[in-house]
Amino acid sequence: MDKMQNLSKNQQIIFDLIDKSSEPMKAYSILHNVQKKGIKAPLQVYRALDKLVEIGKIHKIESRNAFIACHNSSCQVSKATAFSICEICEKVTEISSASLSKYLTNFKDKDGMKYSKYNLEFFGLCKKCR
Amino acid sequence: MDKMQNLSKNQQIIFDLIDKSSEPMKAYSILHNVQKKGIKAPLQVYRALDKLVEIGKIHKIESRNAFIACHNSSCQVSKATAFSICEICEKVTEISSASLSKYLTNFKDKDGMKYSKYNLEFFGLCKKCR
DNA sequence: TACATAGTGTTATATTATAACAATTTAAAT
DNA sequence: ATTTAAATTGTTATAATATAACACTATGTA
Ligand SMILES: [Zn+2]
Ligand SMILES: [Zn+2]
Ligand SMILES: [Zn+2]
Ligand SMILES: [Zn+2]
Repeated sequence: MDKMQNLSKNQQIIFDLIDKSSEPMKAYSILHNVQKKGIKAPLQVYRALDKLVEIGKIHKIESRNAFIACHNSSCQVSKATAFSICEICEKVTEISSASLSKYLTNFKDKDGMKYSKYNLEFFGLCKKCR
Repeated sequence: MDKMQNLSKNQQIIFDLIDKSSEPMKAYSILHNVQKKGIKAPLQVYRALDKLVEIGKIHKIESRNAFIACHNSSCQVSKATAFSICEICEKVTEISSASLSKYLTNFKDKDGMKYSKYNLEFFGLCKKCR
């Protein structure tokens, strides 16, 4: 489950598309964009997305049901993710803050429990939209 | 948009159901449970859910497409939410940690931007499942 | 009263995601 | 090289989640 592993044909096609996109992409939008490459069914898209998320090449933006490529070399397997989301233009940026990830990775709840994974989504207005 | 406002008939029915549930409830499960009370269509459920989220009586667990009642008196309008989610039994608990909310509310990204809202989901194993 | 806002009921439809089954490719393991 | 297991693909059908559009009713308030 290493980020550097070779991708399969469908995984590569779908990753390339998401990676080139300047905005989060939704599954059926991805499907429309790769039909000319021979990927015809939703399941082919979802399977590639599942794998790409698993190995940390992309992340799912849960509040938007959309996917972005990871550009944060330190986040290997989508176990500790944080994003900022503009509520007007829907621009999404992955946050890579060492102090934030340290704080959350070490966070213990009141029972002293630590967690193996987290996902954080911040909402506000981006620079352009303010 | 105050948590203390009176709820409409459908909102009250649906809130009561979610509030009594020990686990997050999904929209169509809610629908099945309130059909005997005269709520027959998905849209009736989704409208009530939207309103209840807006006023902070319930929260949506984004990674699960499910809803839980808020039991955190300090969280008025679902603007700063944190949950722990057990990956085995799917138990969800709302985290109310003053230091966590303080840290996240004051978090600024590298451009110095602060955000108006956040949602954080932690994943791990609950006490029972360890 | 008149008006505005919020809520309801209903049908239809859009969007997101998975089940089930068969075949093929890839990468070890012997 | 041959066997075996794991991963990937292709395909059809269907499940699960969510919204559009329209007509009507209730509620509060000026
Ligand atoms: Zn990343
Ligand atoms: Zn923006
Ligand atoms: Zn709450
Ligand atoms: Zn558990």
